[in-house]
Amino acid sequence: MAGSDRARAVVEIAYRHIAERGLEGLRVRAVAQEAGINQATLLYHFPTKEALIQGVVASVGRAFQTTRLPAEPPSPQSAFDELLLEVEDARIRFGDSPDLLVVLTELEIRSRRDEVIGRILGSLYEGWRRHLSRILTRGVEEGDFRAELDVDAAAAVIMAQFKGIFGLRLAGSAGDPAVDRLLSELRLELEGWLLEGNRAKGAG
Amino acid sequence: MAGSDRARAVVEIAYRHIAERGLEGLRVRAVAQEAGINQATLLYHFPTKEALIQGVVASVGRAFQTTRLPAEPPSPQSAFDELLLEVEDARIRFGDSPDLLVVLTELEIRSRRDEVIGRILGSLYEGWRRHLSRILTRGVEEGDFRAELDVDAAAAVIMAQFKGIFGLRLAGSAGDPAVDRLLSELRLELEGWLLEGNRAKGAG
Amino acid sequence: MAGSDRARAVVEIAYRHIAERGLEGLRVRAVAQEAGINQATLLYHFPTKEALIQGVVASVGRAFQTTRLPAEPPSPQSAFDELLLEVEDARIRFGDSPDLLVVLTELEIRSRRDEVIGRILGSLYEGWRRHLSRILTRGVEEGDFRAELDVDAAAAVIMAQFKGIFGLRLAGSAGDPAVDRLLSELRLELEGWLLEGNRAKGAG
Amino acid sequence: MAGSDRARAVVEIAYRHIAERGLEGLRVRAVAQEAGINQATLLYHFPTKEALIQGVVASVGRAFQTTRLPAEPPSPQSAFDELLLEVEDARIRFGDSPDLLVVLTELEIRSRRDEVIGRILGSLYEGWRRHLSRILTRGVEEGDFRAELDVDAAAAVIMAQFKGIFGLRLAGSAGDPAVDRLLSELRLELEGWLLEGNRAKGAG
DNA sequence: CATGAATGAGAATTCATTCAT
DNA sequence: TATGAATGAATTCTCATTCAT
Repeated sequence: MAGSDRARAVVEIAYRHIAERGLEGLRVRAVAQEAGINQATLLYHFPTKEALIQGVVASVGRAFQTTRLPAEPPSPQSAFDELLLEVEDARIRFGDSPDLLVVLTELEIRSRRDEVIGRILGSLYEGWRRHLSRILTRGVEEGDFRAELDVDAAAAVIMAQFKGIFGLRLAGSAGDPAVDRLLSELRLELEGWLLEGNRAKGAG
Repeated sequence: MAGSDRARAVVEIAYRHIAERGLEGLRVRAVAQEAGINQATLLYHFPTKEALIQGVVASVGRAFQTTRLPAEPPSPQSAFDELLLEVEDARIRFGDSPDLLVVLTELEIRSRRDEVIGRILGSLYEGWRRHLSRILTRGVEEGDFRAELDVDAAAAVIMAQFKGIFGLRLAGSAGDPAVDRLLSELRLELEGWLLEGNRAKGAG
Repeated sequence: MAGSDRARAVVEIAYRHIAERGLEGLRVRAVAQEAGINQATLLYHFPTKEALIQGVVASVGRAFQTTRLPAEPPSPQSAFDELLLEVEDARIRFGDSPDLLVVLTELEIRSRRDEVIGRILGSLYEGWRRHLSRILTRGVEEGDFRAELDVDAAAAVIMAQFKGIFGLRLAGSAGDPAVDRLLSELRLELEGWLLEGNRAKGAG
Repeated sequence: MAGSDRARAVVEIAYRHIAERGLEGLRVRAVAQEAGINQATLLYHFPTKEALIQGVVASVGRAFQTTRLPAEPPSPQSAFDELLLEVEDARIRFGDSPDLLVVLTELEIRSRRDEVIGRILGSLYEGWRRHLSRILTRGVEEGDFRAELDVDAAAAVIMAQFKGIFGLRLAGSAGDPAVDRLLSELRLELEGWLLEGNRAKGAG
């Protein structure tokens, strides 16, 4: 089997193991076994467990950028519409299963102790935030969005909302509202917050 | 030393270890050593590592409920003002250090495989959500908030926003906006979304 | 079993293993097995293999100092006689089996890469050389030995002779003369070299 | 590259690795890497690690015989002068770096368990001892050396002295006398011991 | 309550060797 | 000749847990 095929397969399995058992439960031996190869063979491709994890990080970075709606038609309508497409992208990324979010979260926590992972994840999120910032900037420039919007902060807040909403289910209880209801509210929230003319009166 | 003092000290150390190294890096021996006791002595107080973790969970539950502003004066003004106090509470809980959030997140991830933890965290968050729901319900009843508000969903979204915003820093890069700017935007967002009269026009 | 007993037994076994199989062939598991304990138990007493080796080094240091003739009667006759007693000591140390010399040699070679071992062995040999220097100095002062003797160099040479002679057997072939014949020659050599009145005429 | 060139280069690298890290630290992979070839390629030339080691042994044997002064002029003066040339040869062999001695010693220790190596080293040293014996015999026959000399034993002692003296530095401490001072003393020792007329009086 | 000692079950990693190409 | 890929068998070390005292 070509080396990169094998490596890719191994990373996919490791990814799933992290999603299911946490980094805490990641075992080189278990991954190798599921890949149908000898443990030593796995360590031939990824010389340490750490290297394997970094392989997962890289793969997650790629997955993050590919799991979105297919490139929209040339004219993406208004900035707000484009933003709503981002909601859909988030649903595609995080909605089907909590796997990606779990893995990302595990890696974030580990990134506190691991510079390499930190750098990769940092640039991942930075890319996302810039993308959102561009949409928001366009909305402001075209007069759709409030002129005083703190674009960078707003972009970060939107990211945080996505991650927060899709992360809620991790410790959810039976009575929790479904994600769809949350996303509906989120849409209303974005309208009230961003759209020009929805000026807040301030709290009384 | 009274048994419960010792146990409390041990739990505090374990909590810190989880915050710093993840559940992945929690070691009974390391906790015992830092507590100045024998490994076997620790396991006398908490018969298994699992029990120690559950001790941390319980302690986190307590911490979660005590880390808030001192009980407000009898009349907490409007529902929106009360909600803004929640923002302050969140800042108190999560703002100083990412520790509580990291530990919570670690435990959430583990709760997928560990029913006991799942139940405790579930009721923790359920309590929080109910608390927010009550505030929102009051706002709707008093006519401050939009009548059509999906109160339960909104409460969950607000929780998600808090967790998301304070969690951002975990994988942040240098250029990220400070939490304070995010919270400012969040306040504007809540106004535009919740307050009656800030009707969204819908997206065009 | 008292901890130090066990540790001592383990070190003795490790010593023998090094003697028989070289450092190259030292296996923690094999030592533990021969000591009748679990491998983990061995590593409880010596937290790393390195620590075990250092235990052996320390033990060798002790063995080196105890394997000698019982303390001589108060007046040890002439310096030359005392030196001949050193020959006997060397025979006691190295003569019965090549074990001590093999282990020492292995450790010397390793000491090139291991400072800790280097320091211990260094002081071991320094002690021996000083002891020999004292004997030689007395011989010179009492007029038995040649006045121009380079005492420190001579002490080192004598050490080297002992180690060299007892080490020869390691790669010996069938026709080699027995150690006793070598020691006889060595005694003659020491006489001709050290004793006053045996002035060398120089080479023609 | 011609096969034997490659093999020779590999052996040289292996030799150096043994000198620097001991047999204990000899790694097929490391040697291959330093030789710029694949691990499997190395094992094509030397089918086992054992074979590689034997290659080193053979190479050491050659090195041992070539590292000496260029062939002396036809008439090498007295036997004692010839012996002093041996001192120079030893300095050439062992003096510059401890490498040869370290490798020899490692191999000697291993020869206890490895007959093949034992035989090669045995004949190596036997050749050396015979060479010294011839010189000593000539000295006795020509009347320069003491008639009662036990020639074979003396030859072995001389070898032992060389190996011992050059080996001292392996575990030396800072205050040790330099090798040159030791060799000076050795020369005096040889004179007093071997030369006719330097009769020892015996110890009192 | 507390501990030193012990341990079984794994953990990652190493390493000489094999083999198809 | 040469190599990338693969591997079995070990190897050191870790860790939660047990137990006699």
